[in-house]
Amino acid sequence: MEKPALPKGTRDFGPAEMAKRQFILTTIRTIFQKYGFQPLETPAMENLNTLEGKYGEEGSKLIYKIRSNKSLRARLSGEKIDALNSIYKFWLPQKSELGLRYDLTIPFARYVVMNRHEITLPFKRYQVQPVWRADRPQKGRYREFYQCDADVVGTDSLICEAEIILMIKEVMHKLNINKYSVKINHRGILNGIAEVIAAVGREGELFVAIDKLDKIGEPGVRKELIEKGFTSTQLDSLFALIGTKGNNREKLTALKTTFASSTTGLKGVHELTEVFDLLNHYRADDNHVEFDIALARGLSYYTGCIFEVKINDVAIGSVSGGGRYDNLTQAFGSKEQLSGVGISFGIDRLYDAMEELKLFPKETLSSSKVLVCHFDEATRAYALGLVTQLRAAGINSEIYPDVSKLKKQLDYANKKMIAFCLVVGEEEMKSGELTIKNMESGEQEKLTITTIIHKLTH
RNA sequence: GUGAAUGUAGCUCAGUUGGUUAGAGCACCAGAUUGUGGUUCUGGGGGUCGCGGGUUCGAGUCCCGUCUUUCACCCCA
Repeated sequence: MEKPALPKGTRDFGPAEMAKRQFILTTIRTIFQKYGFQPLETPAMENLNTLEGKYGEEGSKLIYKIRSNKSLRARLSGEKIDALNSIYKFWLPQKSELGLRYDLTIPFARYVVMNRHEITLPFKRYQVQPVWRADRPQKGRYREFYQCDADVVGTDSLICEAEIILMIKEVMHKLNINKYSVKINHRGILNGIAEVIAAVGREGELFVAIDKLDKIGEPGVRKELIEKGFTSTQLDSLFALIGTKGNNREKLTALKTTFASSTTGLKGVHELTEVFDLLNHYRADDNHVEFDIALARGLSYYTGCIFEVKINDVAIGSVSGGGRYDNLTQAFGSKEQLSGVGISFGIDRLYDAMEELKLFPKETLSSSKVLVCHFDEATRAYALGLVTQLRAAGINSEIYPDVSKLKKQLDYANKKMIAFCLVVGEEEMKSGELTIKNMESGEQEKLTITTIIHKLTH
């Protein structure tokens, strides 16, 4: 007998994990809906050409490809395939036509292009589904994980950016995460930097390196860029720029003069300034929001604001990221230029961080509110009617299915963190005065089912 | 994809320079208590030492391979 195992980088989620995961998911969903986003789901698999060429060179390697067995079988009999496979394993045309979803943004763009006629712009959708990456797993990095995306397409308004920040703040607040920062930057600012330090055309290398600033520090970034052939004059002006001091507003003001000759740099400054202005109009503050000149983010399709959310005191990557992309739908042949902006939460990382910081509320774990206990077949039969009444009143309840000792039933309630036990014996059955026991305090009293229901629902 | 560590009961870990029948705590099950749990006491079940090969009279311990998990790089949620 073979021992069962999970594929590398995948996990099962038992009831305890699911309770916590759903706490995160419903929190995020509720907030997305509150801001006017509507749900969308797309298939786990896409045609490979939908996925290919969208995630850069590194990303392409990480797409899970699904081999089509049909095309081979159509041509050869099973026997021949086996024979050929054993000899020419690598030569057979292993036609790969499908791939697993790598993120939720590209499938969304595909959906928008395919359904353009029935979509009213601006279109706001959210999507909560697993994605797959053929990456090597490590802490906070899995091969199958969930993303929660909210995107708006069809408007350039920076109100969207501001609302993204508001949603992030609200999600973090509802999840009891207090120590975190929403980093924000703008591709225009990054491009402006490239212009100012005379590195136009080499933005890729430059951005990848400076994105690592908080990880490897200035010396590390310098070293990497020197190796790539940047001059120390360029690097000096680069770090003078990145090292701009002050709060968000002060940094923006300082950059305005730096970018006097860079239109793209100025555009970045103006847009970020407007985002901060909008936050004020929403009567929100910019606590936790940090304009980070060195924030770059990998995905090459971003063109405007970019976001990233990090939780303090946990050694886990970012729990959320996003930004504005101006021409995503053009990759699918759309002539119309649609601008989009979105945010993605990685709930697996949120989970890991919250677990580490012990932020899950206790109630998350309990399932039923009431366990109905009994002593024999007669009381059990009578108790069934009580369960129905409890459930009809909207109280999550269950009955212990076997006739067994009360001790065992109370034990069960303890393990499932059920708050109340309704004990139904012969006496209770006759009088209709039922024993309700509070499992935390140990107190118990005798009440009728109607008063019990009243107490539990008010 | 590159480099490096790890693996002993459900969990956390002991296991002496290779030497009899591999241990502990927690968890689990049963009883003390045939209508009262989360405390206590008593007893019990559970391990092909990740898997496969090798060295040896003898391997949990040494060697090789493989898988898993983890860490760094790469990249990212």
